Amino acid sequence: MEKERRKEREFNLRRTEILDQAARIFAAKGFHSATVADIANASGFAIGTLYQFFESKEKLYAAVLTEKLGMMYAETQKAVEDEPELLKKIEVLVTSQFRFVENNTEFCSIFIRGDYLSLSEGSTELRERMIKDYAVYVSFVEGVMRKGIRAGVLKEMEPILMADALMGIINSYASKWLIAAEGQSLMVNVQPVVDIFLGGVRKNAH
Amino acid sequence: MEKERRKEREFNLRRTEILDQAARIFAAKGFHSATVADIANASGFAIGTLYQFFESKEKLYAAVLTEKLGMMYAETQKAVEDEPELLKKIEVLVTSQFRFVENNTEFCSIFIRGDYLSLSEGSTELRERMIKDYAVYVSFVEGVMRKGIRAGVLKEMEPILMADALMGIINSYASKWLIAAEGQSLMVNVQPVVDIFLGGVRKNAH
Amino acid sequence: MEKERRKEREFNLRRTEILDQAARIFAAKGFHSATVADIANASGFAIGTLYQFFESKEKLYAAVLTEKLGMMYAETQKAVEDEPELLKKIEVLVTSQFRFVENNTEFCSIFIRGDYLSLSEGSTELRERMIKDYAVYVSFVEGVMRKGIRAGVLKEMEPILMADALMGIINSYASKWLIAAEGQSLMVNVQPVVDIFLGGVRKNAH
Amino acid sequence: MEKERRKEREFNLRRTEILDQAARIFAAKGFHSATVADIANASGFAIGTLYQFFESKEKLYAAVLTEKLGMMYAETQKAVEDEPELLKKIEVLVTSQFRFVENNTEFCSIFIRGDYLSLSEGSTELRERMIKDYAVYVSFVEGVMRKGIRAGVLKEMEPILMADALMGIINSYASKWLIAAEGQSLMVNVQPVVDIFLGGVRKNAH
DNA sequence: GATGAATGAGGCTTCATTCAT
DNA sequence: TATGAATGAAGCCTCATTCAT
Repeated sequence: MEKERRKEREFNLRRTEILDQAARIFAAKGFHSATVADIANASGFAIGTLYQFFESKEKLYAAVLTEKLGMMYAETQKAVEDEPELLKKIEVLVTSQFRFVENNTEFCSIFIRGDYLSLSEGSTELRERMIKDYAVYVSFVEGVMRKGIRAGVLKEMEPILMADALMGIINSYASKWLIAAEGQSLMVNVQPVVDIFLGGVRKNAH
Repeated sequence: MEKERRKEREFNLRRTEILDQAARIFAAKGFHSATVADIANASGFAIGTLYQFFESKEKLYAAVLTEKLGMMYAETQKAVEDEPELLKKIEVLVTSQFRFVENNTEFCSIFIRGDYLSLSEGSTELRERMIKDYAVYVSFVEGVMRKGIRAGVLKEMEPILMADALMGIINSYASKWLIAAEGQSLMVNVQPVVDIFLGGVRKNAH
Repeated sequence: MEKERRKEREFNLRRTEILDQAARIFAAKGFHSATVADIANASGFAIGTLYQFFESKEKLYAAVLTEKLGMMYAETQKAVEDEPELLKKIEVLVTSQFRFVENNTEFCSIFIRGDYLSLSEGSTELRERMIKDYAVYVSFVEGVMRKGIRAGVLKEMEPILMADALMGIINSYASKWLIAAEGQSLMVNVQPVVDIFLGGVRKNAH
Repeated sequence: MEKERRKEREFNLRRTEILDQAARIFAAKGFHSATVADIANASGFAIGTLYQFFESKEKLYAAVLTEKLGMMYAETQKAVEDEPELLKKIEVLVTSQFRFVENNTEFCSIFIRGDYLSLSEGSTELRERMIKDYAVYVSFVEGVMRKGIRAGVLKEMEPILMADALMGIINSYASKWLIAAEGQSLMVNVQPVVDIFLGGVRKNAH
């Protein structure tokens, strides 16, 4: 039915609006200090209405995190897969992740705040979920490394160690950029990241 | 007076006991979910007693963070300065930081939780303080890099970029170790970190 | 809208119910000993509900005092203005104030307790407000006296001194009545007050 | 023994010092906001020491009130009794009470605050005591009036009504003076009080 | 006798969630 | 379906009193 489809579309629009505003508020105040009333207010709905979209404040928070994060993982994964050349894949990965951070400053600030784990004891659910999602993503990166090793362009070394190192460098640069919030684009850091990760910092003796 | 000195020693003992237990509880539950009663209970003091040592729950939290973190910074800095050889300094830095993490698992988990910033609006104080302390530490690392460049053992490159990359790799490995908490010592990762950081992951063509 | 008006009416009903019960509790126990839970209980609302009507215990207390007191001032002022004859005005004033005391025994007991000033340091607000309201009222009484002087029915004397004296006598009788709480109506004291105030207690020599 | 007498003298000195400081603090902050620590601090003794002089905060408060108030009652009574002339007795009474207020501003402010009754429910003791003391004092004043009536210098009227009126006027002037705290001496009000009380405010027709 | 650190009951207030309209 | 007033559990903190030194 036409009507049904419209309904669903509207439902999703509202849901997304709530998610966006929630991300903004959570980023600004942190999970505990942000109140459901704040979010209801910001998104223009009544408190009760929020509860028709999300079971609880915690579930809403979980949705904010996992859905947006999932987008980033998906985007990056797609971009990397679309790049045929192995070494270039790494550059694409860095670029894609930095772009996401630049386009989602507020959302990413949540991770700087990082209170995504100080939830009620019972709710290890989100914690587990995020750790698992991250693990899945890292093993994708690990796969990229493994292919590089097999192809002989990367050193013989545990690929997971490579993946973790790369993620660490990326996170470090992104965090610094989010905290400092200077005018310069995060993108200027793509080349340094790739250079250090691939070539290291030691000067080669001749 | 003799008496006074004993008093002060006891005072510090109690204070430390509270700090330790608080670190444990905060690590386990996060700032907001941990209650003052929890901490009082764990440390064996009455609630009111905590308030003779720390003005508020927030100040206690701040003390937990800044004091222990300061120790880590100091320890690492000392170890690095004691090492004369430039390239070895980097290895010592990694080793020292990993050792601290291994010896302070609970405390370091706080950073995995990372809710050290979602405090009451007014209390940007702790936030600023920690960011500054971290910045000071990073610029120490930056200094090490700069010397390496001048000595011709490290590439010509912004030393701050090197420092951030190294910190990122260290954090990444430490976080994974804290989350996974497998039996293996974090120390087995020292060599990989140094190898990747110094030599990169790309296989050198001959 | 009809609905809105009903809502507002209900809101005011609830608010008044809370104010009344709060007056009762505050009068019985004093500001500090009365607990918010007491008042919630007495008024049949949940604790949280009180906070939808009044920001804080202190504001509730302030509302109890200023709103009822305002009513008394207004009532008395109106009654006095409606009386044309100057000397009679004084009798009307005494009658009106005594009537209010009789009809609001519990509320007035608050002033016998009189802890309306021992609030948190910052809250000089209520203190100032009440002193000012009282001052305004006294200057109204002063105005009555001034007219009496101009009309030649009262002695040549600072009218403010007269007003203060009259208020003092009234308060004294009202307080005694509130403390003793005998069966006799406070109204039997109207004539003595007027007699003493107008004629004094000295026997005239001939 | 000499030693014992000195001890007792010292004890009383300390006790008085505490009472004085307590009066100051209670006057400034009110019973509930004043802490035992405040008083200990102000009087230069340790908290524990206060409890060797007074059983509890409440008893200390009671002592502050009843002892000083008793002094005022006694002083005034003495002064009035020393005055032979009946009508002059009234003037002496007003003068004496005003003098006490002027010399004990801080103490008297307690009554302006007036939270001497919002104590724990059980402690009706102080309340009763003060009401009784006041009643005793008023009946002394009543006695003066009665004598005046018998001697034919005061009108035929319930002497208690006269006494209450006089006390009311005195309190009213004293309160206003305490609140306003202008530079002018309270003594300038003696004559007006006496004039109004004895002669009333109505202009005598000839 | 003097001290003051330790105690812990109890107060005010917040805010996620429900449910009658 | 949308609303938002009502709810009440639970948290942080204060402060009178005790008691070991």
